[in-house]
Amino acid sequence: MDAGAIRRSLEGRGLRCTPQRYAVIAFLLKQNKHPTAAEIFEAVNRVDPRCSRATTYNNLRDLVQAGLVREVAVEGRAARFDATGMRHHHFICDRCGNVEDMEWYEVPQPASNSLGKRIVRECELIFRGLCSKCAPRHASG
Amino acid sequence: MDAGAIRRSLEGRGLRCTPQRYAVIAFLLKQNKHPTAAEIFEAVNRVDPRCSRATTYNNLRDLVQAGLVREVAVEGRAARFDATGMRHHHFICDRCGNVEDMEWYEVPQPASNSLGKRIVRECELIFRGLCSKCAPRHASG
DNA sequence: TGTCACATTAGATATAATCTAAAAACGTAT
DNA sequence: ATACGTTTTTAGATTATATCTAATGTGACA
Repeated sequence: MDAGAIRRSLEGRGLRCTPQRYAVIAFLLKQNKHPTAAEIFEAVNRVDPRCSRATTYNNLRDLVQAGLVREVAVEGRAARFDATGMRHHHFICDRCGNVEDMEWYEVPQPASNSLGKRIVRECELIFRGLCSKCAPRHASG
Repeated sequence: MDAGAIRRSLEGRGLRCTPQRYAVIAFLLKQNKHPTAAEIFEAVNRVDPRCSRATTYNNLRDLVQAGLVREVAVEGRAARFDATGMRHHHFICDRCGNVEDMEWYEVPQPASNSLGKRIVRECELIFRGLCSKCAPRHASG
């Protein structure tokens, strides 16, 4: 995704392409792991000190609302953010909390629409275990 | 699940059946929705003021570690806890953050074990949308 | 260039959860 | 029953994460 495409996808959703906002999403698009807000702030702010903590959080919120970024909550840890365009599932490491992508595949919907009055968006599949960094540290695998 | 069964399942995992610990898991077992730690603390503490905040959190941590309770992280909100014995999936309301159970059904594993060095436990399916309380408030459904 | 809505900022604040060190409760051996 | 070591609990401080506030800046466009 080049600069023009990023600009267009922001403006197509009513978001101005400010330097700060651009920096946040461009940084996210470069990642293959999914950083926390604090990590994003640190990285973006190091390159361009104009981007404050509040702006980082504001922009992440806006980008999530606009559907350009996915937020992944992790128990007892900071949320992770993910700007990957392609559909995918997620893997969360029990030990370090890192979130990684898993290849996407179709998941059957619930049989009876026991959902009743609810409006359901899409379902996510979350795998759990130990990532390649953490697995070796465990004695018995 | 009666008191004896609770006691046995605690002690079977090396956890003493203290009044506080018992109160936490017994309260959770009664719920059909999944309360936050703060809600659990409030409810348990109201009945028995001996149970402090730290104890509630400690016990929730221990119960999760022992596999008797599931923790569900929700973006931007407090985690929810779930002591249901039966397998199930989860539904999270985008608006109020409430977590509800969805009927369980088998989900296919990823085709290629692209997991590589990772050790995978089990996968969870999370549905999103608006719960029956929140859905009506939305104009266009 | 003036205007106005959108964005950004630093720092304060809120919320969620954990830590600390001391005291209490429990199980066991005596 | 009593003493002892371990587990558990406690109140309050502390950390971690995220949001809020009110002032300031920015850019598109008339």
